[in-house]
Amino acid sequence: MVSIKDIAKQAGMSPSTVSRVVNGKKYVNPAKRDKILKLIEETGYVPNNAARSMVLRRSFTVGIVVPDTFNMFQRQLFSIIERHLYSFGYHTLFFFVKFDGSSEEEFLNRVRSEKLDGIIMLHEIQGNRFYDYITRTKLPIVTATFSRSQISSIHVNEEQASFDGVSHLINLGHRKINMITGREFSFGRQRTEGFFHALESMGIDRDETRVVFVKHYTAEFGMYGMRELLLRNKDFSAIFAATDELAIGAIRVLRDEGLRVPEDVSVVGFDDIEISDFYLPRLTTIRQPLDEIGGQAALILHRHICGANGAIAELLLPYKLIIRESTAIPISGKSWI
Amino acid sequence: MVSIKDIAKQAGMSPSTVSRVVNGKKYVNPAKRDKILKLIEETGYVPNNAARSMVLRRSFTVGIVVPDTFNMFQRQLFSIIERHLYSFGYHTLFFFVKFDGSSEEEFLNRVRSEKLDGIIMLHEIQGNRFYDYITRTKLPIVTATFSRSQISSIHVNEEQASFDGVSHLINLGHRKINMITGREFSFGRQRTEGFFHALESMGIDRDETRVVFVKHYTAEFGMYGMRELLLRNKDFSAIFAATDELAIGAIRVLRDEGLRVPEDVSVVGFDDIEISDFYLPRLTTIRQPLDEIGGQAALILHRHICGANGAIAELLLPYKLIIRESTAIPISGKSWI
DNA sequence: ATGAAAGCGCTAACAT
DNA sequence: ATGTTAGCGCTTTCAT
Repeated sequence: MVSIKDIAKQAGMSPSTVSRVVNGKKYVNPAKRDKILKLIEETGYVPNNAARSMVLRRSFTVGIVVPDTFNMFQRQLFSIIERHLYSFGYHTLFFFVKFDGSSEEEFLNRVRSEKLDGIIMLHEIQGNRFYDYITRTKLPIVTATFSRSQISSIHVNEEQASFDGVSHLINLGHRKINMITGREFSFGRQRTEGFFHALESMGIDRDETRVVFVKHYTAEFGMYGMRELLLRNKDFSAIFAATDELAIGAIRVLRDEGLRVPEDVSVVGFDDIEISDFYLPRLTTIRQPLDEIGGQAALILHRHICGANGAIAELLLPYKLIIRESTAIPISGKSWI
Repeated sequence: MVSIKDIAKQAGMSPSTVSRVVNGKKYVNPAKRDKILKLIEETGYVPNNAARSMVLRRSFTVGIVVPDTFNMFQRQLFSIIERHLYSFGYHTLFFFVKFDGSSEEEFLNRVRSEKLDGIIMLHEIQGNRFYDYITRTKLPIVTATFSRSQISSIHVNEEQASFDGVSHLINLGHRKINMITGREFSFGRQRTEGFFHALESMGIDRDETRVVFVKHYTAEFGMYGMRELLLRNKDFSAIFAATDELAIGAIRVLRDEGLRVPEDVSVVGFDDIEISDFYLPRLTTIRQPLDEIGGQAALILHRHICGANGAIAELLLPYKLIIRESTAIPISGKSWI
């Protein structure tokens, strides 16, 4: 393995000079610079990151914390973040965590041993130990898709977005709307609130029996949720799902029961994951600005790491209601139940 | 940041002893060991990875090479591999690469500067420079979902699997079968061959006009492929798609054209990605053993890294035809064209 | 069983 | 503008 000393020796100069060239520092004689550059080219010299990390006391690595049950939206998001981070010169270490308490400790240890430059959280964690650690060490951090006080965050107004999604159903003429959602993350709770508020704005009382809470935001659990809703035997003409995956599972069950979407039941999802535009029917949903979220998360974290503009930022990004095929005017008079 | 010296000082011992304890080496007085362990616990000491990497000349990091256009199957796969690698004590660095030549150089540089312990390839790369480098440095490597001589690999028999998928259609009574596939990776070419062979085994001549090649294996390109097939104006009763995503895009177009699946056209996919069981109709497909592939890739790489059982292995894993709703007996006499 | 000492590859302060 | 030097935190001979 060729090291900086080898280059220095071959060039007849000191390692410092080579270091300066490698790091693009000033104060280097152009002729010498060229010679060194040529040597680097020839030998295929690449600086050893571990050594740099040690002396610089930073790792050029950012951790991304993802729930180990990540859904498709998160999966798309973290790939995007990875790329943006890379464009800023960072490596990305993924922390797939489940927070059943015991793994929090393990997670903390991993974070500490890595000497991370910063962290992007896509996953809300419960305990305070982690956040205490962050505060104590002043480790740069940003949260994406949710917010937390004292920490920079990038997200959409979940409740408002949800409100708009439900309003779309209401404007179509739907009044009996059920929801499939979850309690686990704050986005789930916020989307649920938006749902109720939209209904309330139409003078429709809050009816908890129209909402089913499931454990995960996946298609599988969307099926469970839909079955439960069907079991409750309440008349309804529309479903609002807290995520597209939930919506897909719900539609799956609806179809299995012989109900057509949107003819018999309208369905609105949330996130606008890749598949939503290809599903049958194409899913009406609320789009989160994926690229923007990823790009801003990386950018803001980078700023924090550089110390420039270190102010805590809360970035509220615009969402967009995407109307496709899964919603329609309810067939009045038709009661399928 | 508490270092090994701090622990040593507080314990009244030398760093060497602490190091021995941390690394579980023998020849340490149990009493001293306990004392050190307690101190580590109290101070929250965690070894600095960069320092270890430097002296050990390894990084405890494995690179996973993924095409930057990764599809859902690959996305599922690399998450799984990440977890398995972690269970062996490795970090994972993702290399999202596109191989338009120039990025090969950059990729190589990244690999070199990382001092990776090993590499798992989910992406076939063309040039030889990379493989030359691997051979020269004896960097442990395994490929997953494809094979290459002189390198351990884990994959299924793509051609045979494809043969079975098409045979399923043939057994149902289909004779006019079109295919949507791609040329970019060998799995695409192998699946195409399996398609032709199944047909040939029934005495059906190889008809290239029944096959459309698209650029990427995504739903979007499945739509393009299907439209092209429709344009060719050939009678057909079934579609074999080289990936589930392609199949989903194809079904999307079929439905948009008023064709029902499976009543008018049967469709078979490949991979069995998450969504396939929730699609409308549920997709008949060939399942790749995702967990097994991921687990074995990590395990075999780990063995190579440890130097134990360093023999090159080619692991052929079983696939499984999953018959769901997208395939049916063709409606004889009915010609929709 | 334990400690002293050297050194991994690099950067930065300091000296020139 | 360039070289010398110290040191980042750790592991590992080599002594004892």
